[in-house]
Amino acid sequence: MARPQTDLDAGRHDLVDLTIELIKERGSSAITVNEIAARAGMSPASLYRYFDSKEALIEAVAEHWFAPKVAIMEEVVSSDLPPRRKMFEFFARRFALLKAEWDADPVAFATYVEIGQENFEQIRSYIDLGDHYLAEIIGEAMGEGHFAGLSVDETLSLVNQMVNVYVNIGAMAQLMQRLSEDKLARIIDAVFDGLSATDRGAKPLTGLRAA
Amino acid sequence: MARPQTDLDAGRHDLVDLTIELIKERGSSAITVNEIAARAGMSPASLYRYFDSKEALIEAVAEHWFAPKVAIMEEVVSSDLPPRRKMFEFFARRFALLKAEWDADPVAFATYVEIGQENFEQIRSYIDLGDHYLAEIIGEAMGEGHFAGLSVDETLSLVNQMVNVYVNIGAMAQLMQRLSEDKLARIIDAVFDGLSATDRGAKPLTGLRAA
Amino acid sequence: MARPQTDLDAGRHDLVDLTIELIKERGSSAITVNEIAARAGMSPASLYRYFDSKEALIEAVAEHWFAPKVAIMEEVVSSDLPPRRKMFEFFARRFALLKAEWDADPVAFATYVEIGQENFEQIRSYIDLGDHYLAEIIGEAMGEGHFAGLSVDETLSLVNQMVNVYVNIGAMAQLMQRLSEDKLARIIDAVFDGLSATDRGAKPLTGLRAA
Amino acid sequence: MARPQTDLDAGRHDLVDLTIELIKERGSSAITVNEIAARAGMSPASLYRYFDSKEALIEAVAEHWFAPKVAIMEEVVSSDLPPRRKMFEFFARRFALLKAEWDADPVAFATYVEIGQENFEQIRSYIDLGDHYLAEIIGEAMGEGHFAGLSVDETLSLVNQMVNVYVNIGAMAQLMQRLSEDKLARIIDAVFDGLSATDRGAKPLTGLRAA
DNA sequence: GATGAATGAGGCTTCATTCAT
DNA sequence: CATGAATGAAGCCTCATTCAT
Repeated sequence: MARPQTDLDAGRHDLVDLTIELIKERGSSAITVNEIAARAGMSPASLYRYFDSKEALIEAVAEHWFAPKVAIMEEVVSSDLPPRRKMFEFFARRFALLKAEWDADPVAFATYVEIGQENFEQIRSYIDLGDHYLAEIIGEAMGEGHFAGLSVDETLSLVNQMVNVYVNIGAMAQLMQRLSEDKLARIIDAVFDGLSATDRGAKPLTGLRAA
Repeated sequence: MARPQTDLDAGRHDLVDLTIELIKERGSSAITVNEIAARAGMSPASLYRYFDSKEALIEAVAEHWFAPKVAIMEEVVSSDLPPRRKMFEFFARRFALLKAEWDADPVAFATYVEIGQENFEQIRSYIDLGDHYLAEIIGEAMGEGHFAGLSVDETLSLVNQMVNVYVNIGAMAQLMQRLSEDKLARIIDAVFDGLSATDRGAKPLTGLRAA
Repeated sequence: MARPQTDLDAGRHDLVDLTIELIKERGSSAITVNEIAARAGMSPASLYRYFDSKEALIEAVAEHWFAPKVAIMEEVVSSDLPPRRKMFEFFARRFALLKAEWDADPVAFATYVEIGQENFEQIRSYIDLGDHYLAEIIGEAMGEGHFAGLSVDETLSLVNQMVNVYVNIGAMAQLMQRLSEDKLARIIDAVFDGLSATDRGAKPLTGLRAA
Repeated sequence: MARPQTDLDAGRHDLVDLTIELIKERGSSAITVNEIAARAGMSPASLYRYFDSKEALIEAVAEHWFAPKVAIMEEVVSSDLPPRRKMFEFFARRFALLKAEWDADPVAFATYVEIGQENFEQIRSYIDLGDHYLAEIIGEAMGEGHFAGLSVDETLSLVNQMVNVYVNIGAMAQLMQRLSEDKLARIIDAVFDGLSATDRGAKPLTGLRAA
């Protein structure tokens, strides 16, 4: 509970908030250090007391933005919902949050997408964490007989692809208006009911995989 | 059918080609007008006779890049494959082309993604066209009894979402290494076998939609 | 005899000259790109058409400054003076030139020293060339029986050290007022008359090397 | 012998020490006032109570650095070695110290050279002192018949020039790897055996001075 | 006295765009 | 018509120094 550099931390926090405000107003990551500093009522030089570079500030903004999404993932995974529901919630709750943000300010959302693209490492760890958790859920589902004949990795890859649009913020930004929890539910059902290595009895010859 | 500005058109075409070359060599949109002009053997000032701005040139590049993908869509839709196969090919052939481009030059590919993001209207018409064609295919499939209880629009939206990662070049660029026609086939199978408004007999109560 | 980019070359030349003027007036390498551009009557941006960076401009200045010294070395080495005289002239003529420059403008001279220090690679090749030529002269002297018992490299090293102050512009700048061709002549004589591995007969026991 | 500003003096001393530490760690005078203050555990503003400017601090560092070299000179001069040996030691002991410093940390050494160049007056008094002592030694040597026909000043100047590379830290830094006490000994021998106004019997006509 | 925080002035560099020739 | 040359506006960043507390 030591409190080192409380000032710096506070300043950093303020700057992140201000930057977010600016993003919401101006959109696009064409935000300059001078603008941010002006908005914060300080000189550009002063800003560098809080962050070593523009990049460091932007990273902090990204971190700030991802934090609640990570929290949601953890919350869902550690719950004791049945696998199908858990997978649904795993995506649905994050989607709900992201959609709310998009509804509130599509331009700001687009800017976060841009920032994400420019700070790819930032996003990478977020993706990896998501994969890790999703693999757990898939494991649980397999324990109940789902995804017969598929490995965890294969299933992980396929699920990720089928719901990508509910995870990848870049894709989301483009399609948000057509996305809904309802549709996500259908997709998850299709995942659980339509995904397996063996084509189900009813239509063995029509499956593309039968060829 | 008069031909007033043949010269201008030819010049535009050449400039687009040269810009594409530059993209392949240098990657990223860190391409400057001066560079393009130098490569074209003309002065930067002259370039502005062909395009009003750098932006206009880049738009033309994007248009050029999308053309063959549009051609593929048209070709598949007008073929007389059965619906499931037709839908598969509808995505698979474009994917094959895009993957080939990515394999040949991931950096150039990333640049096109960037360009796409910066010229969103450009992409919009491409997406709309894809939707139009996909709706046709879905109609044919419904004629054979698929997607019971779902409207064309609902189905369109769901399919688009499930295969988004094979369509959205931004998402593709991030996941290309894990994508394959094989997995796409599984997803299309899941679409045809797992997507309907009524939960299939076996697990009526487990479906999320049953809630 | 092709004449490519005559304009650029001319511009570069002018900029080098102007920079030299500035050096003469203002001293110290605290010269800024803005200053040079202002003096040249162009914008800082324009200066970058001629040189890729400030560093490149400064390098050109250094090169310009060393050129006549290199010419002198070549001239002397290819002459057919006897070795002792040749070695003397090898240093003396360069010294005369440098001293003239120092007399004309000590501050500018000091600035060149600074520039040299900051662009060490620049100087390195100049030093290496000097060593190469000096080794030739030493070889000729050995052919006449001088430097008995010493290798070319040993002699080269010793001579370089004894006349360093007539070669190293940094050392020269500090001592210029006490340097003269007359003293250089005495040093060269001492080199030829006092330098050998065997202590000469007259004072065998007093030599430090006898211990 | 009043002691008014003991505190200030102590603080100055500490700051000098800390600055030296920093030089050893970070090399080059790219040291900022803020860094020094931080290392000293004081605010940059406080540092200005001890030194009026960054320059004043650096001057103090230079002074501190030269002190032991001065001590060596005094020690040798007041010894009762014979002149040739005394002159050798006069240069050799300082060289040994400087070489040791260079071996221990060439980067720090280079920084001192830089500092010296920037604070030339600092160096000037050191040089003058060295000249004073060397003149004494030359006087003793003359008392034993050396340097016939040359005045003390002439000889002083010549000796200084021939051994400059063992005295001038800027020159030393560039050539350190080729310097050795052995070579210095040879040079001093050449000074004592080869330096005089009258060309010695053997080669009266070959001497440059004969012309 | 001591200082934490702030900054003015300046450094180098880039590039889409224009205009006199 | 074509262009070579020029640049305004802007970008990020650094650091010795000061001043209100």
